[in-house]
Amino acid sequence: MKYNFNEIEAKWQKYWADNQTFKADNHSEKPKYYVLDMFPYPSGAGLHVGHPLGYIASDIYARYKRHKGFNVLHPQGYDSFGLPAEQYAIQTGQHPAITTEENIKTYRRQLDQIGFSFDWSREIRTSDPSYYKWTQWIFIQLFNSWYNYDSDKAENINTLISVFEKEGNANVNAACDDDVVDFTAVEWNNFSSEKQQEILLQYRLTYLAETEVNWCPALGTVLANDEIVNGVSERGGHPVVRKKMTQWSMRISAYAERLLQGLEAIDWTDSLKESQRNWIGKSVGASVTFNVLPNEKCHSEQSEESHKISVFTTRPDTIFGVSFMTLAPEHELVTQITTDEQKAEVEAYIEATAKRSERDRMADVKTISGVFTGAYAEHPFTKEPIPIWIGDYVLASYGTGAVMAVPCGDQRDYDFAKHFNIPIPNIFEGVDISEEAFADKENTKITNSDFLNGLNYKKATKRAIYELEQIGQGEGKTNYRLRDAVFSRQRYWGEPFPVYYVNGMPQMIDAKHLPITLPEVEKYLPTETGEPPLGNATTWAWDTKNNKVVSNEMLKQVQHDNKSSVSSSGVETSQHNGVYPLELNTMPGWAGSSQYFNRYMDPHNDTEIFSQEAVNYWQQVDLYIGGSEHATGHLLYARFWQKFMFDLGLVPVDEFAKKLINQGMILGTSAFVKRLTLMWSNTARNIEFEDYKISLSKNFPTIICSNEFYEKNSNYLLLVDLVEKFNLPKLKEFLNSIDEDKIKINDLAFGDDEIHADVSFVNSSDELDIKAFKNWRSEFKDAEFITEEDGAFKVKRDVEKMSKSKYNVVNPDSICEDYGADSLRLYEMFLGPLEQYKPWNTAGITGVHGFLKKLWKLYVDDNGIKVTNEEPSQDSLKTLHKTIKKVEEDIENFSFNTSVSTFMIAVNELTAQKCTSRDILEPLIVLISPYAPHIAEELWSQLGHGESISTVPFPKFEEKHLVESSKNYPISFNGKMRFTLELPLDMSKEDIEKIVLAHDKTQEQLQGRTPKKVIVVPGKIVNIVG
RNA sequence: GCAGGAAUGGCGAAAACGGCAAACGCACUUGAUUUAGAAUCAAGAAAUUGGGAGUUCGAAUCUCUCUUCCUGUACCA
Repeated sequence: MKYNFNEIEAKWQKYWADNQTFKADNHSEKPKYYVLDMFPYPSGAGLHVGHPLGYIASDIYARYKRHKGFNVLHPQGYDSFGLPAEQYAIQTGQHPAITTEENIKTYRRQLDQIGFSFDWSREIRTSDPSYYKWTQWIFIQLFNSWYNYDSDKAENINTLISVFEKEGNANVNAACDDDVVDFTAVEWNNFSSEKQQEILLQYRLTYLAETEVNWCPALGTVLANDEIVNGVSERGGHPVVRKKMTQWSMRISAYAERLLQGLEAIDWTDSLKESQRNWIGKSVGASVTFNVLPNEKCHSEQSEESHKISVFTTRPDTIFGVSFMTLAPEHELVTQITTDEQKAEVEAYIEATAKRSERDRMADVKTISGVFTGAYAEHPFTKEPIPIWIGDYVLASYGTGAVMAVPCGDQRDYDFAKHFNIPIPNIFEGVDISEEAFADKENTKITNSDFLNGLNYKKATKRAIYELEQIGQGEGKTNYRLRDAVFSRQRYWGEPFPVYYVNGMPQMIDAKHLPITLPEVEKYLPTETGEPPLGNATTWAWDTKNNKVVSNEMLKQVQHDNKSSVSSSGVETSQHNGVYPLELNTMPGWAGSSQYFNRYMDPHNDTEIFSQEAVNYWQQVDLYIGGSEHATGHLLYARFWQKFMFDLGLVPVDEFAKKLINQGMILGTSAFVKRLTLMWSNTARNIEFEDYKISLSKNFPTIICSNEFYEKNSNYLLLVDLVEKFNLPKLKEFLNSIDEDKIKINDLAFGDDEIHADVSFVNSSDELDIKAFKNWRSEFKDAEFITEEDGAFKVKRDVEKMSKSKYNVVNPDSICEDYGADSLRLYEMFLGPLEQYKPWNTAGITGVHGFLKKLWKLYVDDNGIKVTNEEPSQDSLKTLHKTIKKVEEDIENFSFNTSVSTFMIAVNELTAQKCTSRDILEPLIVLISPYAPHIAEELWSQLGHGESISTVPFPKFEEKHLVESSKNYPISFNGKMRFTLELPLDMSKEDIEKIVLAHDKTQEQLQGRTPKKVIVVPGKIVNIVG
């Protein structure tokens, strides 16, 4: 019987589906284990071999845990909202729901053929209304919440309202906007409803705010930072402008400290935690207020108070080293304090800065620029005047957009001071600052600083803050870089907000009317007036009387009747029939992915997001596998939502994933061919015939050159030589057509263009299938080829990211067809460590495929199963048990590549031992089954078992089979191994030394010398020195 | 710039604790089988762990230093 993998795999995939083998139950006596993959976006291109890497690893772990007696939850679904489907819809008019559905079908087929043990009964799709109903629901909860720093958690907005009603907002310690105004209880109670709503928006965990976006008028859309290259759009190269837009934001900054602290408790990779720490960007220091000295622009009489500049510093201990201040050019005070004399210069500088993109400003660290405003601030302690400058090294978006510059202690301040000849007072004892700033906190001793003299960094910081507080010009402060997250997208294919507007104020639709489903539109582009695509919808208004989405006609009717109008922002001024406009933005990609892991626990619940019973049983994800590119996006936002839901008492733990592993990327091995280009070896002589040269270049035939030949000969050969060596009629014709009066044929050389060839045309020896290449594209149809001496055509190979545009994509479908899913699974694991980046090379799969055939032959011969009830040999037992030990350790350490090697060794050994014993071969196939489940099921059933192998207990390791009585000692001389010697393990150190020294080979090595020292490590090694 | 990670044969890699470097596989060579190829079987060759120093009886592994590469990023006060 042959190993017919196609038949076997189809059979067992059907069996698993028919029997719902991997359906997880929410009730079980077994301990639970939750293994999750980051769910895929179903793209039109389908899966390539890089995609399933993490899924295979998690599947092995899930299957292993089932063998270990766990009730395993291993679900899968689709992050099915997203841009590519929308882009496709814009181009073709095809509804994104339709293309998404098609793509999901392809994904499902591809995933099924790899044999994953997913519980498909729990599948979720973020674009499914029954799912995004709950995304909308969470949004409403966020809207109805505020963050109380006193209790350090989110609370219902009603608790805030009752505080306002009783005592105003003076004592409220909340996460809120920077510009909240103080009010008393009386004032609050007298505010209009609109005013109250406006104030509450400043406290809610999701709120409307004016946000600057990159607006591309030509594309009619907002672009992400990385979609902009050199100030123009990546697609099409259209200009991009900064534009303010009212958008929903998430007050994630309220959770900054908890997100930071929470990292301590979770088992995620260090690099990932580090990224999140940097992203949160906590810095501890002080805020210091500087008073601006009056000048002709800002007289003290003009306003009661002089202008104040607030700065944040991590080094309040260096306050006596301040010799100037720098404001960001965008800082609001700049225009108010600049003197008339400096006005022109300052304005020119601001204008120049505005033209530079944030990217430009960041990339260009070398150039120092800035302008003096003419104004001075007063040092809080010395009362000395401090010049105020503006400079683009200060960013408006961080801290207060202003810094107190301490050139002796900060390199950027130092460079700035040097450049503009500003004094650099030294406040560090015994430190030379003539060359560079001194930023070392550890060895600081402050001097020239009044009350700080002689103190170290820690003490001086404390004292400085204390003194600042005494004079009311500062306090200790912690700053976070983490900014609130914009939650609106001007897109069609995303979750609609459950929001309508009354008099410009957002209102939540009652949760019982959810989901608010995405309306149909004619066109997926923004409207002509620049509104998001939902502005094209004709049925997109909320009827508050009937609680349903109704036609926009209902809005117009009222307008007409009441002669009211819709402002450009879609805000009604007057309503009588209770119909209001709905929000036109949709939610971003991370909305749906921030709660899906919990929804899997109870995916079909229609009355609540998940039952408490389900979430208390499954708790949290035990193992999460996915790409590291989500470090500061999905993985941070999801932690934020989890903490929020924890505050609401919805989930029992405030971190959603206990352990997280990043799988590395599988890279493609691209193939390149050289296309020859026409070149002149002697340009000077031909300069007058430039036009002729250009026309010649146009007629140059397509010639494709083999890589090795090119590398060896391109420096020596001329074009004419090629014609002599190879049969190249088109080139010959071309050379014959040249007017030798204008161009000397002997001046013609060749260069090259490297072009990608599709990897499917290339065999494992890097030889190109010329015929297939010619048929590939019309431009190569008549190409001529220069081969190696032996007639073969060799391509150049290079490792790059696997991508369609590089023609290096390998499809798992063909691999499964040619070698089977078990081979694919084993090979993906065999390539190398899970977290590492590694190139794919299909040729190597024959190794693991050969292993599976060998494994098969261990159980089956021409007459069927050949396993016997024979007593196993000691050797076979030893092989089995060392395999059990190693494989178990490997799986626990996620070292899947080494366990594949271990299986190979085991099968090689058992084959050599001619082992047919059931006592060996049954446990062996259980060991292999998480990796190669199809062949394992088949052999298991052929061994006579009626049930699936999937929950058969994992074999137990028994030490006794590995106990050895002797050890083959390596005998080394000065650390270099020279020979080995078999000695009993229980032999004493002294005896070993005696026997080794007496040995012939030892004497041979020593050649009469007496060893200085003999190191004997029992059970390990003998080392003779001398 | 900063942070995190990496560097071992022609290629992917292996080597908890410092103790036989290169297991396992690809590719390669030779032979057997075969009409040929594929497949299979048997045999075989190669390479000193990025460079330099140190600790040690002994270093891929620990320390210092330099180089190169990858990933992330924020001129973050």
